Amino acid sequence: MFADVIVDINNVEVDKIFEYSFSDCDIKIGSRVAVPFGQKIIEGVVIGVKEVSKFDPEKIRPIHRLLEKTPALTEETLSLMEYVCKTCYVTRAAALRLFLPSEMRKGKVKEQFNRIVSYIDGLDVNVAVTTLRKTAIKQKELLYYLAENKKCNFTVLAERFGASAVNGLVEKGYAIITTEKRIRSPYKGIDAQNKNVELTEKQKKAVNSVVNSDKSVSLLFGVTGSGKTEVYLNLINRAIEKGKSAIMLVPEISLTPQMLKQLRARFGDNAAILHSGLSAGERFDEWWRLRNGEAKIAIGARSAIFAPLENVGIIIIDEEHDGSYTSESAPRYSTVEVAKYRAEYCGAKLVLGSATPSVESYKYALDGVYNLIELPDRINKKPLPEVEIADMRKEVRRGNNTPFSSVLKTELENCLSKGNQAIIFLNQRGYSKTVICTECGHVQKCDSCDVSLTYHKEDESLLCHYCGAKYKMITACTECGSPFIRYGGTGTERVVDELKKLFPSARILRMDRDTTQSKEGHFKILNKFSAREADILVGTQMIAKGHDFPFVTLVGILDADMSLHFSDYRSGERTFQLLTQVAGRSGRAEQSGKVVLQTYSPDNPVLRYAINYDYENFFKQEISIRKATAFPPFTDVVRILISSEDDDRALSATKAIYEELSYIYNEQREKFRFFGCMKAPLKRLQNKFRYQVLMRINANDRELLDKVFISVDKYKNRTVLISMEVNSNNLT
DNA sequence: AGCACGCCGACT
DNA sequence: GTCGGCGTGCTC
Repeated sequence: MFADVIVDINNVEVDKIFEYSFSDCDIKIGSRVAVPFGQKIIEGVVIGVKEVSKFDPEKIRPIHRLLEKTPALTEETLSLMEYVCKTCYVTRAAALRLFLPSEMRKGKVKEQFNRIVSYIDGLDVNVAVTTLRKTAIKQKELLYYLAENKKCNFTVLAERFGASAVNGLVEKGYAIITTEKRIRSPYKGIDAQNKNVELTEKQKKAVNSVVNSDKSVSLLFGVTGSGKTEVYLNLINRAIEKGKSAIMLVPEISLTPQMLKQLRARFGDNAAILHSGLSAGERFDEWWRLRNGEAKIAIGARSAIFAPLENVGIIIIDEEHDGSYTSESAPRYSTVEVAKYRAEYCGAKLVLGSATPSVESYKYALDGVYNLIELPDRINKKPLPEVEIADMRKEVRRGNNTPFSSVLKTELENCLSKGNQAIIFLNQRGYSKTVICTECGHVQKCDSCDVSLTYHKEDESLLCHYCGAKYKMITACTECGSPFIRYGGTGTERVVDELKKLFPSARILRMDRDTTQSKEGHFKILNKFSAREADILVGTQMIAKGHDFPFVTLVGILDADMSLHFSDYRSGERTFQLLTQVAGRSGRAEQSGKVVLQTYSPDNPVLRYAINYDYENFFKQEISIRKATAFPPFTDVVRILISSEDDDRALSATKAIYEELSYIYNEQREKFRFFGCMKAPLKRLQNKFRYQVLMRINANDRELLDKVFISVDKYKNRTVLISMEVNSNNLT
């Protein structure tokens, strides 16, 4: 028999099918195998099995061995893999990695076993003891203990009596060690309790609408607190009762223990949780529980869309618009698009939930492609907090050069004096965004990127936020030697410093990537804040989602327009979503909340819609702009990125690609709305020079996209990297 | 990706 | 005359 194998090497030059021979009847489609490849043995996945080979029989080598008896991939996941390859323009190996827990590759984590020490049946303790040396007190104690308890975990005994005592008894044959499989189940302490909450009329209608709709995708458009979660849980329940499985996706940060608790409470061991907060072993075991059918519900962040489930009945994507659903590195798949494909493949329903749907999704819903369900009311009928705009231009004119407007200062005083809590949001970590010499104006830059370095006061370092490089903070300008240095742009660390000056007695917590590095760092900070161990929480994006803080009555948004001025067609949309979400943190319980939004462009329409929570009118404006300027969803933005450590090579490859694509452009000009070639916005990143060819073409023209990809693909080589992305979220 | 093979400049 | 750089081809 012969197998078609994809080898686990992420390189275009080996992105093809290799044939191997085998006789082991356990090797099936989807099996992971080790195969000889060149001089090495590497891992691969069987994607096809056949009787006759197409390849030169002289050269075919046998499969080295089968890695697991149960095929890791299924027909369904293999089909999904092909879909990801075709739509993201990545190698099969890169796509395959999405489907396997990373600890499974190169056998990092195996099933774990507990060592159990058991007493020998029928052994007479009193006789056995006499054969021990008088000094072996520990062994004696252990023997009596074992005689009574019969068996016990090795590590427990080793802790109590010492490992040498245990080993000593085993050597003498008075105890034996056996192994049994251990399941590392996270959140063990949480018990399942079947609390079936009675749904409101509106929630019931929403559930029925999803189930009975002739459309496979439903958009559940409901404000925060409108009870979307109950709808999700009910839908999952229905799928399970029908013997189907379910996938529930939540944004990265929303995987709080509270959320997990709720799901565990409802579904118990039937739910498996896949997320980065688990240990490698836990994740591995949770994955296998899904693969073996022991758990039928997969819960996790974006990658859980690739869960090894069969017969999926429902897929739910909560906070559908959230940025964490697109990955920062290749393959930059769109979670919603993959979910659509998967739902179609197995005839499942897909539910997208959001209070601020993405422009694309809402358009599809209005056009009737998606089934639109609205949940307009908050369950507790609380009004959304009032938003006040602070015009920072006026503040600067008045000579206020602190990060806080006078309104925000007053509101903060007010809030703190009443014993309430406040949240300050700003999307810049570190102390200052740039470090500038006051003498010569030199700005400190990263050695391997065209990026200014951010000063981090906490460890007196300069960090490149793009490549992660870390430098020591300078004491004098590296160009002219002047010791006079100015800090440009405010980050979270600096905001904390300024707050301490203004409110010396206030307890302040900071939450950003730097303070959440440690395991469960998010939860520690959020728990501390909700336990009222701090008065002010200063943070980046990540404070926008997740928790409800009943005692927060004030939210300050320091740089509301920062994200507006990115030259990106999605910046308006992202700003609207972010502001709505941050503002929603205020006034969630008894007391009504307030939001102060600081901006240099107070008349910006996006901000105006955001402060009134007016999604519909924001959408109307945004969609007409997209239409007029020919941006998605009316077109597809195609970006070909050419990068190389050698600037000349990158440039000549760019020219060649541009020329080749020009033929396509000239032939089918009616399909193009834009065609151009330029330096990438970040000319140099991680020591690579970067150029791009940008196109905007009619939406959903897969044929043209593939044609472009094929013409570009042949310019790839060892020194020049080329990637192609459609509607990427990140155009740096 | 990782390795072998082969061609050309630089140097003991 | 040899050492070693890198461009090229190949892996079932």
